[in-house]
Amino acid sequence: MDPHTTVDDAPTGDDVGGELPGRPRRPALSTLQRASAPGSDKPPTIYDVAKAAGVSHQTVTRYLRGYEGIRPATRERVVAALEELDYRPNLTARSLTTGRSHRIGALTHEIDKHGPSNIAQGAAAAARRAGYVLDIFTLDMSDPRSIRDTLKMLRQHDLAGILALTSTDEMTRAIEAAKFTVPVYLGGEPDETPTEHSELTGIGFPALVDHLAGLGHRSFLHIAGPATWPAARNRTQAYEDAVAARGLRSAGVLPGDWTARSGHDAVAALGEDLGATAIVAANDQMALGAMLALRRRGLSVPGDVSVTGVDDIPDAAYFAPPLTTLRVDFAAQGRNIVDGLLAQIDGRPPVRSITPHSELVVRESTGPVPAA
Amino acid sequence: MDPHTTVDDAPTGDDVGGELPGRPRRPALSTLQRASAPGSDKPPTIYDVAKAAGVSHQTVTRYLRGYEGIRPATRERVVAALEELDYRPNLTARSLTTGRSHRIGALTHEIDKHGPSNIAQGAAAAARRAGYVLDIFTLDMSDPRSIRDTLKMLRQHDLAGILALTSTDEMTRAIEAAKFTVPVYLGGEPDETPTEHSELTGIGFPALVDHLAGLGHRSFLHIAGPATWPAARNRTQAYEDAVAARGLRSAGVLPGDWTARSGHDAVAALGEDLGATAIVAANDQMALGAMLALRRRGLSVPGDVSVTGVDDIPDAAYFAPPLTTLRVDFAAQGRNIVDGLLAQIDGRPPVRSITPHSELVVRESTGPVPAA
DNA sequence: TATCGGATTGTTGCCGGTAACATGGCGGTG
DNA sequence: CACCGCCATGTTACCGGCAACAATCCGATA
Repeated sequence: MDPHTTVDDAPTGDDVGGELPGRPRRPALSTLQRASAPGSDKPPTIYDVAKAAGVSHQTVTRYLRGYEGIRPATRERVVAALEELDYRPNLTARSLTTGRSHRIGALTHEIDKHGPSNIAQGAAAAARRAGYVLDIFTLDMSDPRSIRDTLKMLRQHDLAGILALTSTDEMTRAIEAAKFTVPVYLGGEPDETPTEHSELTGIGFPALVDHLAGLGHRSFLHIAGPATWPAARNRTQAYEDAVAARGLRSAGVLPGDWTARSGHDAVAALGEDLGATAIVAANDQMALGAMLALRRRGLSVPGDVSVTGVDDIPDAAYFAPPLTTLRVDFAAQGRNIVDGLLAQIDGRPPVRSITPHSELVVRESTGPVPAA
Repeated sequence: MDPHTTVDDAPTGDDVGGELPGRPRRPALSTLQRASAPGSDKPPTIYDVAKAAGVSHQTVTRYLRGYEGIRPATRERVVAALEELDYRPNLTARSLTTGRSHRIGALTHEIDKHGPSNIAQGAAAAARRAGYVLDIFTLDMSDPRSIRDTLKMLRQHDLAGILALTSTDEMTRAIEAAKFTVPVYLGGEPDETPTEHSELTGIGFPALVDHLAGLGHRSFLHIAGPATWPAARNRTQAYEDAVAARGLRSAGVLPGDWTARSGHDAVAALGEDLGATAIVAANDQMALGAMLALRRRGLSVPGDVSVTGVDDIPDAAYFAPPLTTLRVDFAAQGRNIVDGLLAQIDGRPPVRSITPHSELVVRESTGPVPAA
């Protein structure tokens, strides 16, 4: 917002007025008297609990931290006081003093899309189970300055770690440039080396191509996702590997951007002869668009051309025709990302057990190759 | 997790081991010497900045808070020091002392659905613009205990406010029961009184019904969303009002749950005679399912039956046939929710300017009533 | 029964920032 | 030229929790 200084939080900040308002300080009381009046709206602190229990605040802390060496009688009084006051630790204060936080910054863009939002869902659930909270930061990938600003802002939020729910090359670069001091974990699908393909995202493509080959298809078209997404590259690579490994023919890779529109336009732009009897789209939306484009060309699915997707979004089973696709468990991916980050935070060995169950779901959009 | 005590953070907590690890304390130095060594990995504090500028830390704070009465020469030194050290305020410490935080707790469930995730997207963007961060808390609506636990947990996170991205009756009840001390804002679509319909979600239904009536349709079926969602009730109500106001006939309201499956099953379960020539679904997914069910009955869309949705999800333009629907701007809804909450936080008058541009988008799923 | 040592518990100080209060310096006035 | 008052800045205290260190307490041993 303020191009000529890096300290953009200064006088241009949100809470900066001439008035320096602030909340009224609580009247100065000695530490001993300041216990909350019962009806006080302020949540109780360990000092309140300590006073109620007739012990020192440190004893309360010890109990809370799980320290064993507390005499049963004392412990009981503490427990009773905690319960009576319904004490909940103030995590802000705790973070300040321990230097550890329980927040994970989740970078995302296009969270409105099926994959990212389900990854977020899974990640949020996994984080919560581990006692963490996900702070969502949406990046505007179209504006490099805004990305830098957002990433800079992350630094003041004392996060336990940062993860990218979905990674694109731009995001990867921006994150590397930001040089975070906390652990960073790049999620989504990482780039894979060829040998790993068969175990990872590629797991489904062999099955998918086998399915099509079993129906007599010999020549295929692929509609790819945007090349800046590792996930898209992986899928394209897996497609090409699977086709080549079976001695079949790929008639081409059409560029797409995950949207139904791009799938439609890619097919609409093809010449008279498709050169293939089956279209393997890198996600369900593009498959949907492709099917519409085929129909508009007067071709029937699967009568003339078979079409497949990837993801198995809930709607895919109700497309016209219902879509044959590879089911991807995004929630599991989200969990995996969080697990990976937490391992890094705790200094445990990286888990890296990403096995996105990519399962073939056969529906009506694939059928026998036409008699020609 | 621990049913017999409300203080479930105690010895069962995540970071509680016998060891009481904690990070190593920084060696005890006097306040004056503890300035960060240049290569220190700890971010600079106002004390570091103050030392670098040769002023007291309070002067630095004053500058940061926008205080005017600083002599230009002093101010310059502070600015220079801030820039040199690339200082960023520690928001945790700031929150602790001010008692104000800049985090908003966003409650959600089913964030994987189009509406909720786009609302989240808009809300996150709006929050960030206002200097806030969205903490996402996903509720497992199927487990009342887990809901209570989650809501309790919110209390220790010192949030500036809490908002429900989408509201269902269960969520509303749970939130009311939690008795938060911070502002709470229920988003999604609130229940509306009949008079407001025409200005709110209802805005599109008159246009939609006009469109269908103009094509000759006189009798309609509605596929509703789950009755526990205010948004679903609003849409059903708006549908019924619009139909009744035109002297047309509603042949029935079928229950759905937002999914394509429910739309499909609702139509599949109908008797031989639909009793209507147009189906108005409460969202696009259910419309999609309905279209498939119609086709399986041997009915063509729009030849025999016209179908409409609500939302205009990106895929809707590529359904077979492309869907006539009401476009809803969920991102704007998200922004509105955040604005409403921020107004409440700041004690400003409630804005309540929810005008979800619900715009009719005519595509190919609606057509003239069949000649009979 | 006095002493010793580990087990318990209390006291003090710090995290990084902000607010209240205190102080030094300057100019203006009588 | 002394005094007053305001301006600019410094000093101290505190938010709520945690940890180092200090001070008790208790039982067991000599």
